[in-house]
Amino acid sequence: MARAKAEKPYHHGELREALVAAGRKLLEEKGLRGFTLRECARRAQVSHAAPAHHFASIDDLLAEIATRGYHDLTAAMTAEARRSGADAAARLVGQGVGYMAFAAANPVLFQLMFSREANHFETPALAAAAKSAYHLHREAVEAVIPQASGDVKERMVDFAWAAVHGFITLVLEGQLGERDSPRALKSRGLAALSAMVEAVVRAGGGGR
Amino acid sequence: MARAKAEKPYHHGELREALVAAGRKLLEEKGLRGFTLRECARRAQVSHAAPAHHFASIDDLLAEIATRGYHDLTAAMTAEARRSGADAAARLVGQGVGYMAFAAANPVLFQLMFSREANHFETPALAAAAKSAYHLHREAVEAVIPQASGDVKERMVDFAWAAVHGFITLVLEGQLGERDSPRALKSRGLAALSAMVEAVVRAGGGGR
DNA sequence: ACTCCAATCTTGTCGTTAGCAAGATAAATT
DNA sequence: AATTTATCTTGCTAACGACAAGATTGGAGT
Repeated sequence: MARAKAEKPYHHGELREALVAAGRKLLEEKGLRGFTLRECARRAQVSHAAPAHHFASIDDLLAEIATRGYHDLTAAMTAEARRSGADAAARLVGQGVGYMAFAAANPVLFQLMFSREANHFETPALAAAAKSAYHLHREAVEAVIPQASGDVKERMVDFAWAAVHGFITLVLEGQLGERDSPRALKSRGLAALSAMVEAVVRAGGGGR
Repeated sequence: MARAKAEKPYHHGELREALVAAGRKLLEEKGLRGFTLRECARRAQVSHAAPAHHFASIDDLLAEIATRGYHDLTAAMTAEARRSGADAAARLVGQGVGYMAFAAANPVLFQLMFSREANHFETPALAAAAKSAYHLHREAVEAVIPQASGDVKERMVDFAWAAVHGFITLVLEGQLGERDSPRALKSRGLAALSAMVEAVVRAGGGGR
């Protein structure tokens, strides 16, 4: 489809980007166990050893893909929160929707991002990207309960994240609502989000 | 250590069991990506092709290991719930503790059990074992809110599971409380459990 | 403009893996 | 006791990740 170069020159020119793009697609197609460096190279139209000049190992490529995944996740959360207006609780729900939507759209990537095995290599860039998403979440929770103590805030950040992450994880792994329609599943997800926000508000002393 | 046979006879005798045991150990040592059928065979003191007579493929062995994992998980949840007395809410917390403790003690196995990729083979035995653990959880939640509508019950089963599963998953993947002491981490986990139970009680109409 | 260097990509190799085939051994059944 | 059957072996193929050594090309410095 996208044939940028006419003849396929000796130097690819943007191999690093091409490998990341091919790798991300391959990841979703074949899963983490089916992911191979050589297949990425084939899809980028280069020899099997070419990737070595851009990624030290297969884990290195996976780390890069995961890092970009965190950037996209942060963007998805931000965008959805923005659409949710000014109310802190509504924004927290929105961010959760963005989180779940990203996971649903990129299930294997999401699995990779949150798999210690796949990202134990601990690239600084990866850690920074993950931290960025975490802070986004943290601030959204704290905005809902600004008057709560630091301790309560911390526990509610944990709790809110756990509820959102746990729900979408269980869905993606086929443990929850596998026979539901997408519509019904979304409804279940929103219910979980609502219960989460309500619990946060209550614990934060925001009961009416 | 455990040298049952003196001479290593041609026929192992209990190779299937030995492979499962070796595989489970290997899994925790090397992770899902480092898991190989041949290493299992080596540890069981047999040739690389011997496992084929007991497991059709590497996925087949993983499925068996995962199935047993679900049995152990169910046992851990049951045992902890039993220790928690008769109160439904306390039992739900206890079951959650059992769930988290099992996951913490068998992190890679837990990851395998809840990884679609690793268990998409859908063995009937695997599905049954997973369903059994699910029902245990479902009943514990419903016992806390016996007077709630079916719809609310369903949503709270989702929510409670998501909160527990999400919390321990994030911890195991190094996303949450990585620099905490085990003691502090356990405290955070208990706080999440408490918040979860309280939310369930409230949603179920059990507010005072 | 020319040269040289460094980056990029190639082919070729090694050790390892999963899965299959064909043969060896021992246990179970008849 | 003989035969069948299950179990385990060695030996292969295709594919993988990683490494080495050589080919090609873009760019920096003169």
